[in-house]
Amino acid sequence: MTPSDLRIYHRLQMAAHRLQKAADRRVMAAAGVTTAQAAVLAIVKGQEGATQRSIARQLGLNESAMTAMVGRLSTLGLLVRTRDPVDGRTWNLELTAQGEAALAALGPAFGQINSRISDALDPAALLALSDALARLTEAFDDA
Amino acid sequence: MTPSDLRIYHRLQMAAHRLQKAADRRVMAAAGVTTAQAAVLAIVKGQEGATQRSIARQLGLNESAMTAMVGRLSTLGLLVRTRDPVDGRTWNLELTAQGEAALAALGPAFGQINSRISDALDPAALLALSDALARLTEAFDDA
DNA sequence: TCCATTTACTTCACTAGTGAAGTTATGGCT
DNA sequence: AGCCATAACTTCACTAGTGAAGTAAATGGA
Repeated sequence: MTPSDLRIYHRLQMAAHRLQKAADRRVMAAAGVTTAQAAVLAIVKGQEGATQRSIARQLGLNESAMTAMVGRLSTLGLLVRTRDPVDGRTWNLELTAQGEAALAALGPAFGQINSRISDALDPAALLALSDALARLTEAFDDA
Repeated sequence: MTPSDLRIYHRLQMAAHRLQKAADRRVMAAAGVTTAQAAVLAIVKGQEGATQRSIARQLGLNESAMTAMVGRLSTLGLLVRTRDPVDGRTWNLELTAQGEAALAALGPAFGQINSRISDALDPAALLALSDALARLTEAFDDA
C-alpha cells in the first residue's frame, strides 16, 4: 500500500474531522449540545412521529447508536419519549421546551461554520463539492 | 436553525461516515486492521523516527488518542515501542513483521474503494473534490 | 547549578459509533 | 385461536475520538 492509495479517502476523513471539531466547539458553546445531538433534535422537530429506527436510517446509523443517543438526549432533558399506544415496540419522541431552545440557539453557530466554508470556497466550488459528496454518499450506500 | 443550515456540513459528515464504514469492512477483512490503525501504520512505515506526538499532529488527533491507538497496535503485535535512549520521554515506534504484512495486505482493499470512487466521479470532479477538501481542511485548522 | 517551564506522554471520564446477540410486541397464516 | 417470523428496540463488548488534569524528562536562563 502506498500513501497515494489513501489520498482522497484521507482528505475526506480529515476535512470531516476538522469541521466536526470546529462545529462541535461552537455548537456546544452556543447550545450545550453536540452536532450529533443537534442532528437528531432537528429530525425530531421536523417529523412528528419519527421512530428511533427511522431517525437512524436518515442519519445512516444503526439502531443501537440511536438507543444510546436518545437516552442521552432524554437524560439531558431535551426530549421525552413515551410508548406508542398503538405499536408497543416504538417510542414517540417529542422535543421538550429545552430541546426547542437548544435547536433555536444553534443557528448562529452553524452560521459561523457556513461563512467560514464560504470564505474557503466560491459558490461554484461549493456546489460542485456538495454534488460530489452526494454522489459519493450514494455510491457507498451499502444498505 | 433550519435544516439548510446543516446542508454542506451534513453531506460531508455523511459521505465521510459511509466511506469509512465501507473501507473499514474491506480493510478489516483483508488485513485484520481498521483504517484508523492503517493510517498510523503507514506513517510509522514512512518515517523512521516518528514520535507519537508527530503522528498525532499529522493525523489531526490529540495525544491521548495516540496513546490509546499505539497501545492497541502494540497489543495486536503490529508494532513495538522502545524508549528513545536520547530523549527518555519519547518512544521509538517500529513495525513488526506482522505490521508490515498488514500494511502490504491493504492495497487491494483500498483499490476497491478507489475504483468505486472513480466510478462515481470523473477525473475532473475528483480533482475538484480533492482540492475543495484540502481547502476546507486548511480553513478549519484551529490549532 | 538550580529551578521553572515546556515537552511527551498518560490517565480519566466522557460522547459516538460498530456489530452481534438478545427481548418483547405485532401481525400474517393456517 | 395459536404460532412463527419479523420489526423495534436493548444490551454488551469493542474501537476511536475529545478535553482536562497529571507525571516525568529535558532545557533554558538567572
